[in-house]
Amino acid sequence: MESNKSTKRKRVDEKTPLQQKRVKLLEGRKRLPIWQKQNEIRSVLRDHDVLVLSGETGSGKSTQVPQFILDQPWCRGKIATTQPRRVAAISLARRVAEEMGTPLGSSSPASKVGYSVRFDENTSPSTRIKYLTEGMLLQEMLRDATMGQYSCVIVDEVHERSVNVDLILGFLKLLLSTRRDKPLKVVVMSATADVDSLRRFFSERPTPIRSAISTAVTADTVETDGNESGPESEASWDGLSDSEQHRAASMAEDDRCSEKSVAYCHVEGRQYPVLTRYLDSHSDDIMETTLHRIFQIHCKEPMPGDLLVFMTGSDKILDLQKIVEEYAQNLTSDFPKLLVLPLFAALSQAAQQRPFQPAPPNTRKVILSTNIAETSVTVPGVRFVVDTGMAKVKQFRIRLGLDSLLVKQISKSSADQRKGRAGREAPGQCHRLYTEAAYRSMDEHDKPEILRCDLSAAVLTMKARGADDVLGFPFLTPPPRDAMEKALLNLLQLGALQGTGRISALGRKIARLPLTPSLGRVIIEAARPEMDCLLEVIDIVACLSVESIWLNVDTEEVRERAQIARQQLAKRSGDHLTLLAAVQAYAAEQSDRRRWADDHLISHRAMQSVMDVRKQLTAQCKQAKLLLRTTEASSASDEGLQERVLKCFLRGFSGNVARLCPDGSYKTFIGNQTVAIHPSSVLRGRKLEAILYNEFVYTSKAYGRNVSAVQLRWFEEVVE
DNA sequence: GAGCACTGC
Repeated sequence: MESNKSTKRKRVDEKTPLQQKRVKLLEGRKRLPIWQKQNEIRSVLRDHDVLVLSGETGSGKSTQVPQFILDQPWCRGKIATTQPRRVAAISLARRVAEEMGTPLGSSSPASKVGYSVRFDENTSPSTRIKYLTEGMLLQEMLRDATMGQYSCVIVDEVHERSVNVDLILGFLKLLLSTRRDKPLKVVVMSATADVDSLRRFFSERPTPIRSAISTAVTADTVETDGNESGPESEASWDGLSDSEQHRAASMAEDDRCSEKSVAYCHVEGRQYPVLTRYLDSHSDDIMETTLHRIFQIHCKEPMPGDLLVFMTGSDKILDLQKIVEEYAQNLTSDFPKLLVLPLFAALSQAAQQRPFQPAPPNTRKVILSTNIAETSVTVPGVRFVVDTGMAKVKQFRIRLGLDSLLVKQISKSSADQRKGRAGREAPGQCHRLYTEAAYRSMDEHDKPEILRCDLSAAVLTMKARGADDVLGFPFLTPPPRDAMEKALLNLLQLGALQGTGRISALGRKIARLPLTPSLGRVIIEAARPEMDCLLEVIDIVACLSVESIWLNVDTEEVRERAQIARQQLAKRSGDHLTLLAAVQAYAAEQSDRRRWADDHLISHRAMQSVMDVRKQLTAQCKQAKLLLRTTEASSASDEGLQERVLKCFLRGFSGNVARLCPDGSYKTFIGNQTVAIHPSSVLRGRKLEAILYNEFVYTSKAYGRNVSAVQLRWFEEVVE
């Protein structure tokens, strides 16, 4: 009692716990490297429109820069800070709210700090600082392409170069010269020193775009609805040259725009020194070398200090885990124990948490990880990094129209990022399992995603936000012209563009949906009265837009169980209707959905995201007045329904149809390429008149994934 | 009879 009273008195004399906490937080902020730069940042932004700010991790730029500029006279509106990942947006907002002593998001109408990510909008009417994912900012631009509510847009982690960040940078560049009523300031933050291209990008005068962004928000009603589809030939069409003529014509007007002033500032990171080791000569057996190095470090280096090993994929990780564990059993008892922990995105949530838990006494953790540990998560306790120098990279091949996942050498900046993971808490070591010459020969940076992917979605994103002349869009790295033309033709074929190249009313509807243009087109098709299968198609599309719902099965015994469980759900027509059956059964399960998922060897996590997407799509379709029925048809085995559902998919994926040839192989209608049914399909090994597939992937050979049987006459009906 | 690096609306 007595001691309680005395502490109470003490607190009254000094500060309340809340105030004490804020003082402590402020002390922490003052120790951040960026704190010293706050006056410079404020003054530079008074005089310039754009600030390029480079700084390594730990400089505090993501949390402090918005706070530094919040009370500036030019900053009357909101400040947006974009992040590539949802977790980062949420945790940064939480941190900044704490530092400012304001409640977070919608918890109070007075809250000044909030965040916005998919499925979770947490803001208040008083929100001034908003952290949001790049995708969310682009989504907001559908309502207001001028970003009118913001005085400042901070684009963080630009060095990661997602397609979305490239689009945002392009839009911001255009807005800097077109938004005159409410001035806009832009802060571009990047970890790497490759800031020259960013500075040049914002300094150069933009090539004017046909329809200015500020007048972009055209009403959907202006255009006629329907399936306007332009010429289907491969030849060039009017839209392109038209836009280019216009571009030339509006050059003169743009001469009046002043060039934008761009400032640059660098802030040091907080990083301990990391000793780098290379191989003397190239290793032919990287698994062997990795294994050897792990034990070398473990036996020579003192505790504590965990090991983080960067590898290419889950297969190699699980292989190496087995071998390391076998060898570790032979260690004599005078060495610490080894705990091997795999880390990759496909692991269950629980398994992904294990590297974050402290190791038992006298035990060293060895985390075998994919690129997930390079940017997405930070594993504590790591002092040794082993870098194999390789990663799996997705590459879209324009000519073939397919994705391939290839093991490739990483870039210098990726290697440096991996190295940095050893010096977060103490001095560390980075063991590069390649030669120093190999390091020097690496590309400086990874190829930006916009050079590696199908551009259909990006092109539709631009057009739906008023950037009509996509070939004239200001890209930090312009994609090749043939990739752009391929995307334009694909959108034209989907009916998302008119023959002139302008976006159609249908295209605007597709652009609002959080889906690829093809999947969006399927949704629109399903809402047509004669199709009448929107709810069913939403279920299937939701599955196709998330990670696979089928769990990986690695042992023989589990594989048999999985086959029996999946046979119960399997539909003869193929994977699309099988997915529908799975979602309907999961949704009907009232008592224990997790157990149902486990019993059917279906990923519960994936099913939860399916349900989230399903809810979001249903709500959006209602809003767009697309929904026709409120209850699903009774059964997925209704043949008329099956036919209608598959016809909808044909409309969105008409390029992904192959027919059976006399030699037993399948050949695509367009391009006459051989495609095999993916072994994960319920149709594997079957011979059918024709197949439709959602994804064309190249691994050991060309596979179609998510396959259904279709009839040739349907194809003719749908594609005309 | 094969595989799925990682994000995001």
